Amino acid sequence: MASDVVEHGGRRTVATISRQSLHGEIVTRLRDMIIEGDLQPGERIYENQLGEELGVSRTPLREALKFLASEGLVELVPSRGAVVKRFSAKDIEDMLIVLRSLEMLAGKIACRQASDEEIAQIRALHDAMVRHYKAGERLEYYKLNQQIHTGIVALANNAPLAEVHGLLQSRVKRIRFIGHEGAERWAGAVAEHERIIAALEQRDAETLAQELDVHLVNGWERVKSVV
Amino acid sequence: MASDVVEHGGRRTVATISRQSLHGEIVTRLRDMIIEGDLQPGERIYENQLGEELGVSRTPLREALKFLASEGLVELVPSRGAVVKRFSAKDIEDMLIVLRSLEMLAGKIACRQASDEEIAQIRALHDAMVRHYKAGERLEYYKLNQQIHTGIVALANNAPLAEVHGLLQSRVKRIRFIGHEGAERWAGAVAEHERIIAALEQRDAETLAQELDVHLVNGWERVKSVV
DNA sequence: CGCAAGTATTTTGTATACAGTATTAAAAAT
DNA sequence: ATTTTTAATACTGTATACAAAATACTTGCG
Repeated sequence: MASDVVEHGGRRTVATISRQSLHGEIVTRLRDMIIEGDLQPGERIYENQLGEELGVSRTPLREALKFLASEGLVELVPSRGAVVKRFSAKDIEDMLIVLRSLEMLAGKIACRQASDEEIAQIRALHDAMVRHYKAGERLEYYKLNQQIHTGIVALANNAPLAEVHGLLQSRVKRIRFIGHEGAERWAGAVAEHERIIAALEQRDAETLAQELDVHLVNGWERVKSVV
Repeated sequence: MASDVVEHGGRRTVATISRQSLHGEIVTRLRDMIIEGDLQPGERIYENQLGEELGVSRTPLREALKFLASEGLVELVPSRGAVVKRFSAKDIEDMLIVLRSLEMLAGKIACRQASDEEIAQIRALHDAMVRHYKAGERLEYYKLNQQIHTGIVALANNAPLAEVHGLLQSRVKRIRFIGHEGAERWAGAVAEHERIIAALEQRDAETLAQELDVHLVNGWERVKSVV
């Protein structure tokens, strides 16, 4: 991946291939920092400091913060700037309730209109996930887990649905990220996933919805201790 | 979206008169302009021009645009600025599918845990709406209609649910705004509302969900001609 | 008259500067 | 010693300035 070095505004910056604007890159960067715990909930964001850290001026950084505020990852307090949003246990539970509903909806639609090939792709993700599970590779397992859920939602071919799902998922990501490390309840989750995929393959909408239901209820149980 | 009550060092303080920051005001202003058709879908936004029109400099305007971009009302094209997002018929239909699902979820929860008083407030809104309907006051009717739907969602006492619902609702607002003017199918909508409120008062979750279901499916029928 | 190339102008993207507001520290008073 | 007042500092909010990219325009040529 070749990256050009360009002179801009007196500051040497490395431009990536993607022509994304600077504030766009900062958005994804900050999102990652929040999810990975680099920026902790409740922590106040000092624009000067963070900007210097990232090597950008305040203007694009502020724009990125506005974007993240709308996403709900950051809170904007008037005259006092941005604070990384802290979610209460109820918040998380409420988000999971909505996520559950959205995934059930997506699942039902998917049973109707997903192609066999698309379903096979989900199956492939699942099988890969199981392999990582057996190998004890937590991070890979976690990532594929997310991908499967996102993938099922994508099967519904409903952009706003996927978007809203992604929005909420990004908020609980951090919690799930911590949560999946502690508890040794993968086995149950994997079994649930197996049943979910099976229902999807048989295009059994009702069963799929129900399996997703229990999976996400259990998901809250698995995670509730860490919030 | 800033709340009046902010958490500060453990003490709960009530913020003084919402002296919203400038970009915050611009956000709401632009949102209104988009909904009211002042800024039309597909229209490119020239920062200088619009800024001058609003009497603000480009900096807070740009911040507002980033915020709206995250909301999905505006699209950010790299190196070419912001464009008012244009939604396809499928987009709108997809949004209504999600809105329907969300409202049904909210309705079910509301039947369980809303207080009698809260339900009475929804009833009051409904009665007021019917009065405006009979008086032929379309704008007032329209506004109360929205309030009722938002109100039912609020009964679920689930902030993320309300937020996500509001997000999608704001996107279809423009369409509904146009849609309700043309068609003379209020009568059906009002009758559906009546049944919705009745089911809510009886805390009959299943019936309520079903009534919301048909109401929103019909809503799409009422509106689909104008997209 | 049409078209292409090059130039001018507009517009966005980013940085910097300055003003206003909150926060902290220090000093004064009770 | 504790509280109040006041000054210093730091940070945010907004405006302006400048560079890069895109768009519009003009001119030269066929």
